[in-house]
Amino acid sequence: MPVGDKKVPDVVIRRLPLYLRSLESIDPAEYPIVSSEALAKMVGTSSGQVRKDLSYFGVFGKQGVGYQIVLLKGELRRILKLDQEIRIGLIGAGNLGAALVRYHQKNRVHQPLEIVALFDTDEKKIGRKIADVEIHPVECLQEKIQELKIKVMILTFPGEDAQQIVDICVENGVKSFLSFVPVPIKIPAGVKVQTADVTLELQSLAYYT
Amino acid sequence: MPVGDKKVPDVVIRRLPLYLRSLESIDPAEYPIVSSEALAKMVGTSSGQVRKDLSYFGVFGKQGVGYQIVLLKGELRRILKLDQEIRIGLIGAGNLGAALVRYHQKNRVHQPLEIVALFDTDEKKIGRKIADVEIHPVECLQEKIQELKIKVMILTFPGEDAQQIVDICVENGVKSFLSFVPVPIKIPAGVKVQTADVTLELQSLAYYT
DNA sequence: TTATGTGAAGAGTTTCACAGCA
DNA sequence: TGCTGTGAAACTCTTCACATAA
Repeated sequence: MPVGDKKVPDVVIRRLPLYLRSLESIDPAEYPIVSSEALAKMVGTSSGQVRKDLSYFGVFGKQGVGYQIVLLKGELRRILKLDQEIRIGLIGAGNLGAALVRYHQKNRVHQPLEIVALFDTDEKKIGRKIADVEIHPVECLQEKIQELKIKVMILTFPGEDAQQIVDICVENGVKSFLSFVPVPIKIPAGVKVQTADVTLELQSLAYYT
Repeated sequence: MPVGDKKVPDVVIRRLPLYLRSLESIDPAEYPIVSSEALAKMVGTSSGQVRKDLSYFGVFGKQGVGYQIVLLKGELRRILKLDQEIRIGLIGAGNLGAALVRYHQKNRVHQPLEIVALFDTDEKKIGRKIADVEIHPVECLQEKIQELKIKVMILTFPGEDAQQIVDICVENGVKSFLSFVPVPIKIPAGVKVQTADVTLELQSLAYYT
């Protein structure tokens, strides 16, 4: 929803949830207004960057005053599409997958991001539930994505056939991926992959040792 | 180890493990040489970027020929400090922490990155082992970091006291962090934090829905 | 002839500083 | 006067294209 159609950089999008989280930690009854300076301090950036980031989407503050917290939270949720149910799937109900589901369900609070289906190839796991979410066979991927209107997919399987599985997801309407899979993935324009490969992260952290 | 002291961008460092992984998937007996073009295809980037990235660290290829795979792998491991044991600790042996330990131990193969100690505040967990790694009380953080020469710390605890715990780590020689903790962390110059906050990732992915 | 290494151009992102409104 | 919104400057990173070496 960028104002004036200029493309919003990914880095900016990735900072918005940070702003939102900080705003949510303030009691608006006590402090109804926040300045870009104060918000910047909370997330660890500069006031200029906060203002520039927000300016991609419109004018939300009052000059000489600041931002009304309730209003700004609403705008951020709208921009991030967190004002509607977003249904998430997860492929690979192993250790990592199961932990992520439990973690997310516990920390979800009143977030509209809901994990609605898990998928696995292991027959023994089919039909079981993790944190109340059922495990389906990957053969049902297409059917379940459409039925449940899954738009975001978390990938936590070992990695073979990754491309083939991603292709099925994309064809059926999945728009973004959070991938823990240790292989590069090709996606068409308009689809987003966020890589979170723990092995790669640790290897690059070794450099700073 | 940048040639000529020019600072190497973080983005470059984060691509090096990707190059290394691709090189490791080639049998050097069959294909002893690789071109920047071929390597770029494997990791999904451009040949120019591969050459530019490598040029930060020295001259590893032969003009008109390409890169000797065995040699380049060695150089990348040396640059990333993966030619020596790197000891890793993990604070927060909950669902996510346990899953990461098991995941890492399983995928470790012959990597020199080893998780050597887990820490938790829950008394019931102290002394238990996950994937053969013992859980210690957080009170022993200082002692164990020094004793085991831990240089990288994975943070998978709920988040209160995060800053205090990180400070102890830094004071005792930890140089980099992989943080799954949903609070911003302040660190002095020379220390690196890589954030991997699943909730934030999912929230920003909602935008691309 | 081939494919690297690298300055220089281009694109993208952050910082700066100030006009303008409450 | 105080703090936002925003062009312009500064900086960073990527792409390009070509001299150069095998």
